[in-house]
Amino acid sequence: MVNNRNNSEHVFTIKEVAQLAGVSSATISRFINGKMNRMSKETAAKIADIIDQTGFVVNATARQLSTHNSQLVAVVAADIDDYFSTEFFKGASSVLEQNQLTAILFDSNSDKKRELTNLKIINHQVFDGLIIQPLINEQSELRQEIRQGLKTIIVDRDLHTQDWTMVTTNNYSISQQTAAYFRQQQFDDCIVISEAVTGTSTREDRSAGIRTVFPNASLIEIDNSRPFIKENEKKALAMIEKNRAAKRKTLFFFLKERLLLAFFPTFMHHDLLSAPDIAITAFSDTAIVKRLLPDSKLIKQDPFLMGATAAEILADRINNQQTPNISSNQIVIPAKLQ
Amino acid sequence: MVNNRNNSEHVFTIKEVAQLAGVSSATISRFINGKMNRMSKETAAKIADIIDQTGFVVNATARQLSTHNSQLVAVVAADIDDYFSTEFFKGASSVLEQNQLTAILFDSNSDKKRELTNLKIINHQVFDGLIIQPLINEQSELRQEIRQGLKTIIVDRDLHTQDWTMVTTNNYSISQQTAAYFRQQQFDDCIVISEAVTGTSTREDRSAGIRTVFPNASLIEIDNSRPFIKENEKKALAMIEKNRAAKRKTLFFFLKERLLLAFFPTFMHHDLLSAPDIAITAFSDTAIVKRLLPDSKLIKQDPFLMGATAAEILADRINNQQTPNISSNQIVIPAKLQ
DNA sequence: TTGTACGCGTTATCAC
DNA sequence: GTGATAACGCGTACAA
Repeated sequence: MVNNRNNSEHVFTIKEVAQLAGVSSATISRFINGKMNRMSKETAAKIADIIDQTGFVVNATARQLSTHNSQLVAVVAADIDDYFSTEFFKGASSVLEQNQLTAILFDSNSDKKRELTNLKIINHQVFDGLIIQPLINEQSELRQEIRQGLKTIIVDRDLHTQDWTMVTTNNYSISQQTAAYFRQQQFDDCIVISEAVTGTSTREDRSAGIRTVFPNASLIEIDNSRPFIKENEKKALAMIEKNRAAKRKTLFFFLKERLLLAFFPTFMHHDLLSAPDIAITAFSDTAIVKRLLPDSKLIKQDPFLMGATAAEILADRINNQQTPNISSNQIVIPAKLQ
Repeated sequence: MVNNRNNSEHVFTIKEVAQLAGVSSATISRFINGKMNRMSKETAAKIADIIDQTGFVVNATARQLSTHNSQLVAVVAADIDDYFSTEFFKGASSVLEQNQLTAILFDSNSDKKRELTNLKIINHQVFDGLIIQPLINEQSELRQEIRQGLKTIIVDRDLHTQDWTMVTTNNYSISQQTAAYFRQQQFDDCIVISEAVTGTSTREDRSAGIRTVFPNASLIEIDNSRPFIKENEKKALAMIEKNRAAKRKTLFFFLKERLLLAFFPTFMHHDLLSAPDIAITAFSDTAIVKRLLPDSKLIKQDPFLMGATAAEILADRINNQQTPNISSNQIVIPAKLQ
C-alpha cells in the first residue's frame, strides 16, 4: 500500500479522519489499536485508505494522557563519554526494543545537578520505567528524586537496599582476585590509579578488594578535569624508582580504562611496558588496551549484558505487571580476568 | 521552604490542589506558570504551601496536549560509541539547557532501521525541535521521515539542500590541506584507511579532498564489524615494503580515530612510529592519539562546538519564532591541523 | 483578583 | 458493528 500522504503542514486528528471516512472517532480508535475483531471488512478498508491518504499518525501525548502509559523507558547514564555507559544503554535498548518498549537516553554528564534535572523531567513525563546508573550514592537521597510508583532498576551501583532491583558487577571480588593473581607473581607493591574513590560505590568496592591483598597500596588520584597533568606521571615514576631501589616489583592497577590510556605514552616512552618488574592491569571494557598490551591480564566487565539484564527484568515488570521478587533483588554480572 | 511531600503513591492533580487551597484550578495554573502579577500575596502563599505539602508536580503530558509544545528537543546521534556523537550531544545539550530547553538523546546505533524507528517516535511525540546527525544521506528520503513543521537542524552531514540548516565541518578542504602538507614533505604515496566510503558524505568529502593531492591513493576499507582483522594489517605492511623498495615515503591517512587506534599496536610492534619514511595522520577528536604520537600532525574537529552551534540556532528559532535564513543555511565549523 | 467553561487528541464505557 | 460521550490533566479566553 503506497503512502500517499500529502505534503501540507496539516496534522490530522482522529476526528478529522473519522469524518473523512464517514465513521465515528471511536471506530478509528479501534482500528489504530488493532481491535479489528468487531469491524466490517469494508470500514476497515475504508479507514486504512483514508489514513494512508492523510498520513495520519496518532498523537502519542493524547494517548498517554488517556492511558497513563507510553511504552517509553528512560535510561539515565552517568556519563556517555564512558564506554560502559553507552554499551550498557545499547544492551538495554536492544532488549527493550524486543519487548515493544523504546529506550530514551539521558546523560548525567558526571554531574549530580544534571542528574537531578534529568530525574525531574522523567518524573514529569509519562515513562513506563526507569533504568539508572546513578551518581547519587545514598539510597535515601535517590529515593526522594524518583517518583513513587515508577518501576526502577539500578545499574552498576550497590545502594545497599532491598527497595530497588540492582544489576551490578563483582567489583570487590574481581579486584581481590586480580590483586591476588599478581601478588602470587611476587609483585609486592601496588599503585592504584583512580578518580576520587570516596563516594562512588564501584570505586570504593574495587579499592577495598585490592586492599585485602595489598593493604598498603598507594593511590594516585586523578582530577577528572585534568587527567593528563604531568604531576601524576612524576609521582608514578618516582614510586617505581623507589621500588626498584628496594628490589620490589610494582603493580599498576587502573580502576578505569581511560586512565590507563592517559598513562600509556609515559609507560611507553620510559620503556616500562615489558619491564619484568612492572605490571599493568586495569578495568578495561574495550578491546583497545588488550591490543596495546597483548600480554597483559585485564578485567573485563560486560556492560552490554548488564543493560540487557536490567531491561529484561524491567520489561517483564512492565508488561506482565510482575512485582519485584525480593529474593532476587540483586543480580551480579561477573567481570572476568583475561 | 522545606518540601514536605508525603510518601503516599498518590499523584496530585491541579484540581485537587485547587480544592485543598480553596481556589479554582485556573488560579493554580496561573501560579505554576509564574503569572503572579494578578494574584494576591495571600493566595500565592497559600498555594505555595499546599503545593509544597502535596509534592504536586505538573503533568507534562497534559500540558503538552494543551500547549502543543514541550520544551523538549530530540537529538539523534549516528552512534554514541563515537566520541564525535557524544561530544556533539554534550555541546547541544549545554546550550539548550541555557535556553530552558531539554535535550533528549536518541542513538541510531549506526543502523538505518533504528534511525527510522527513532524518527517515528519523535514524530509521534511533541518535540519542539530536532537536531540530527543522520545516517540517511539522501535529502528526499530523509524529508519523508521528518514530520512537517518540526524545526530541524542537520549536523555533520552535507545533504546539498537549502531546506534545512546544516552545521558541518570543512571535511573536503581540511583533508586536502593535510594531504598537501605531507606531499610537501616528500610523501609520495598515501594509504587511506576508512570504513566504507561510499554513502556517507563526510567520508566521501574527506576522500575526495585527499585525492586532489594523491590521485592514486590506495584504500584499505575496514569492515566495521571486524575492525581488528589481521588481513588489513598485512595489506598495510605489504604496501610499506613495496614503497620502501621503490624508495618512496608512505603516508597513512586514517579517516577515523578509532581505526588508527586499531592499527597502532601493529605500527608500534613493527617500529614504524618514528620511521622517517612513514607518517601517520588522522581525524582525531580526543586527546589520546596526540598523546600516543606527540610529534604527529592530526586533524581535530570540534564536535562540541558543532552541537552548541546547532543548538543555538534551534533555540533561537524555537523561542523567537525565527524562520530559517536561507543565506546562512550552512554553517561550517572548521577542523584544524595541529 | 479569581472563577467558569471549553479545548487539546485519545481511549473506553456505555448504549443502540 | 458502530456511535455518543465522559474521562485524562492542564491552559486560557471570557466573565465576574
